[in-house]
Amino acid sequence: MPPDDPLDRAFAALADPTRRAILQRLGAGDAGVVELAGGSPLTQPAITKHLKVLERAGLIARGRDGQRRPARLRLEGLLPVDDWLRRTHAEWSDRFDRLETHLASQPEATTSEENRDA
Amino acid sequence: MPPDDPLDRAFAALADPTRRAILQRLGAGDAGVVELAGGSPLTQPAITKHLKVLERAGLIARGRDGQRRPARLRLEGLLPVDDWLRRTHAEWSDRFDRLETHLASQPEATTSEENRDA
DNA sequence: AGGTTATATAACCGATCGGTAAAATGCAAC
DNA sequence: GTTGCATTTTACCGATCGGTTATATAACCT
Repeated sequence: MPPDDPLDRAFAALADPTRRAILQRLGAGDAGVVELAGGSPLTQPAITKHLKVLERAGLIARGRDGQRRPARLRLEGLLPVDDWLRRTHAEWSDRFDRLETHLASQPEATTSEENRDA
Repeated sequence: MPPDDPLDRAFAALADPTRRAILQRLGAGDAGVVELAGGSPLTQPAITKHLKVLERAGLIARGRDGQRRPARLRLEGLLPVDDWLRRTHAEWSDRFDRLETHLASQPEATTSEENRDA
């Protein structure tokens, strides 16, 4: 198994609506498993599992407050996603820019292996 | 199956490095399955599957060019992700602002086992 | 000690995932 | 037509996912 880098884990963690809901809720303040399970049809172990996924993705951290283990958001956890999105956005608009420029100036082939859909 | 909205599908699609590589490669121009499989250790059916996932996520569209079926990027496919990230970012910085204000008034010692790089 | 509460783990389940090999389809050219 | 190429579909596989119930820790409080 390849490393399974943070970007993989972050995207995978965010792909689940329950997990995104947990993050959103944590935005209103740290919360323990019971509190999180309260606003959800899921059972407490399910929430614990989701928290573990979010933790491994770096999106939350668990603390210790008495017998509770409140989860809190980790801002840095979104950085890999943020970065990837920025880079990709740049590349894509690059491509679209080039396409537009190309179409505006001259309707024929440019370098080596471009697409010719006009 | 519940709705499984576009955001779910987009995040899930992006969670796979092979799929992200395909997107990046498509940034350099449309490509068919054979071309995509060429730069990968995977077989063609595997690529076809990945393309289907990307297509259902709205991140690519398939065309028709002779007997090829080239895939091309779909810029709009990233919009849901973009939106979610923007919204979440806003909410989180909100929370961190409040946290800083709070910390300024009272020091705390709750955390025990996290790796927060200053 | 015992009891209550918060959380985690274990064992299990069906569904989905990522991959394969092999067969089927589609399309072009001879 | 048949041949040849690009692509998809069809089983099939093991692994992971998202959920459950039941049980085990762990921390608090009498």
